[in-house]
Amino acid sequence: MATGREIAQLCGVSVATVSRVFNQPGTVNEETRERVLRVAKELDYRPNESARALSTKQSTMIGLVWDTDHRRPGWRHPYLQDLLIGLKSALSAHGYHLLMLATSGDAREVGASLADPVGYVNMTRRHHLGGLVLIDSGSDAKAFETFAQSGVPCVALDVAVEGPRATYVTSDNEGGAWSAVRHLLSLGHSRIATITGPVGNQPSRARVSGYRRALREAGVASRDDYVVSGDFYRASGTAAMHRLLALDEPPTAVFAASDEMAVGALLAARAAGLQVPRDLALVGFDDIEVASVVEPALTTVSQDKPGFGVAAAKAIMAMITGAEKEGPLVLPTTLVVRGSCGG
Amino acid sequence: MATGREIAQLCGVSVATVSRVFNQPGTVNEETRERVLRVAKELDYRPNESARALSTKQSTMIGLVWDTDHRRPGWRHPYLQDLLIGLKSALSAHGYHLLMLATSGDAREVGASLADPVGYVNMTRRHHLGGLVLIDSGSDAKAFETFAQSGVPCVALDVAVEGPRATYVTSDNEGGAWSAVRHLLSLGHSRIATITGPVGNQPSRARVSGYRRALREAGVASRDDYVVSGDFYRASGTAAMHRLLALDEPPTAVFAASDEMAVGALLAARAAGLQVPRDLALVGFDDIEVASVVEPALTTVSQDKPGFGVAAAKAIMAMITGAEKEGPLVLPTTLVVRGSCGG
DNA sequence: CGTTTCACCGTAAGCGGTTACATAGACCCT
DNA sequence: AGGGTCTATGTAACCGCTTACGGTGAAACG
Repeated sequence: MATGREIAQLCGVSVATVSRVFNQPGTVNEETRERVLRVAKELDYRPNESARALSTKQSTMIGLVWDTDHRRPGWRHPYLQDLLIGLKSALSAHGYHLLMLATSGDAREVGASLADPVGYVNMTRRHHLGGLVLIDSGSDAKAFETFAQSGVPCVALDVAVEGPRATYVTSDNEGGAWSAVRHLLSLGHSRIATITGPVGNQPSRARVSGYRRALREAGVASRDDYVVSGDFYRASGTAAMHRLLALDEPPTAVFAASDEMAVGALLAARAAGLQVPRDLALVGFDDIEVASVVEPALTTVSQDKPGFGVAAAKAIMAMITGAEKEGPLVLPTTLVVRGSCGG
Repeated sequence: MATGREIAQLCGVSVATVSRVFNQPGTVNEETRERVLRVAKELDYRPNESARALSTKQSTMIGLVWDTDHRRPGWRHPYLQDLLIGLKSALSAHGYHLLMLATSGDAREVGASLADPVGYVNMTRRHHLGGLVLIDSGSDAKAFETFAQSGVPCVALDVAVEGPRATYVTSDNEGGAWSAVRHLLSLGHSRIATITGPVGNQPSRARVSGYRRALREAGVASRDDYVVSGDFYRASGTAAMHRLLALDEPPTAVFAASDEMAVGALLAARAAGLQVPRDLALVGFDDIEVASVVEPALTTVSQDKPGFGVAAAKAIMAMITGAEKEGPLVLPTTLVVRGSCGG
């Protein structure tokens, strides 16, 4: 790798001029600029990122805090890959890279996790990261506050945090749930139950709200026994479904707050001798891949998966470059009608 | 963030001593060492990574080359998430982070992709990365050679590259396929077809070999019309199945080289009025999530998904720290018997 | 007791950039 | 002609850390 000094020597200028050519063009004479540029291209010059970061206190990396939760080893993000694709490509449009942070390795901070976000904030400073993208690990929402307060620009996914330099992006969970339940109502159902996500989870709560609002607007009374909680995992969907089927007046339709749980519910219904959608209508949420494979294919609420990453990248870049902070971003959802509701 | 100099002043020593405490303990007096350590802990000192990297020409990051192929936007890695989990946690055990490289953003290297790995190698040097992990993008296997020749320590996943500082990790694709076909043979099938992956793909070829060997060992003649090629995607599985069913003597069992294609084949068989496994036995490969959800659940060859990441991390770390290069790592596969083969 | 050895530590020179400040012409003005 | 601007560039300090080199004093040696 050629250094700035080499270029300077070959061009008969000082290193300062070389640096200026790249950082403050316009302040350097047209002719010498071209000369420097030409030599730089010949030598395939690339400024050393470590040196640049050290000097400017700004690297071209943003950190990804993705806690692969030890307490819940089976936890899989519903669409991590699409999210990463969106995030990566949007960031690279700005010349930024994504650094997947891991604190656990450093002996001095063993045990650091989302429960101790300080480690991540330290990493941010050590590497001069431009900011942090926080992926909801499903638990520790309170830990996110620490990030928000740290002064580090950060954008959380699916967790509502606010701070001077913190914002978040989430789907329109309330609206998505609403449209799902609307769909069920429009098909003539009135005994509509829901299987919720974890109680502490914000998207989960929003989905319950949407469920409730749709019912209320339709003049259908809410029944507490029709709201049974799960944890987004498939098994909890199965368990919840069993509980619902054991009711005196079982629901004729179920809105599950995740596709995984919907699949679980589907299996439970099938095991109970019910046929979907004839005996039970089912709607999920997420539009993960299995949704389209299962039989019958799942009607579900689809999120803009790559859009998540893109929005996060945009929000981060806005905080880094501009002084203006973006407000929370809420991505629209769309109802994907497949076979699991009949009609 | 406290700097080394501050610590030095508070301790009444020079910055060199502070540095030595962390990098060459043993060369510094017990008492002063403890003093430095204590002050460092009080100030929550963390060495600046940029400065350290600049000085040592070694960062604590390794790069991830994951080309989200533009030509095949729908391509999804069969188990990216598990792979990342394994990779990340194994790397962090060594204090390393994962940098997701993106060259496309840099205006000077627009169009850089796997077809032009030079951009990635440059990134490696600019950031003083310890090495590169290459995820098979499904195409450009030849581009991997460039990486291998670059002198940068790198480990490829599922692509056999060799070089002075390059190695790879892959599953025992041949053996996995062999065991899948063995399973079908043991159930009494003899008309066993296979739906292969892309012809240029190495795991795909290995799976075909395993298929052929199992047949040969059982004394069953190979039939060319029983080997139909797909591209790992679901649709190609459907298309391939249609072709197989149109044969004069259709197979009674099919080994698909990917679960996605197996699902596609399943749909095609179902559409043709066949019942699986009664009329057709089906085995897949990968053991992705849908495999267990589909009806009947798919018998498939399971890969050690997190093990992939762990092995890659181990290989990279071995190249960075030791002089010794690891040989190629071949991870064992296991046959997961579910419902799609009957028996 | 003079000299070597050794453990310990400070000095200073990098690493490769960025940038405040100084300088040197060129140009324009009165 | 002298003074003021403006442009283009060089000088040098600095970012924070690592490390080769040299120096110091005490212990060990002859």
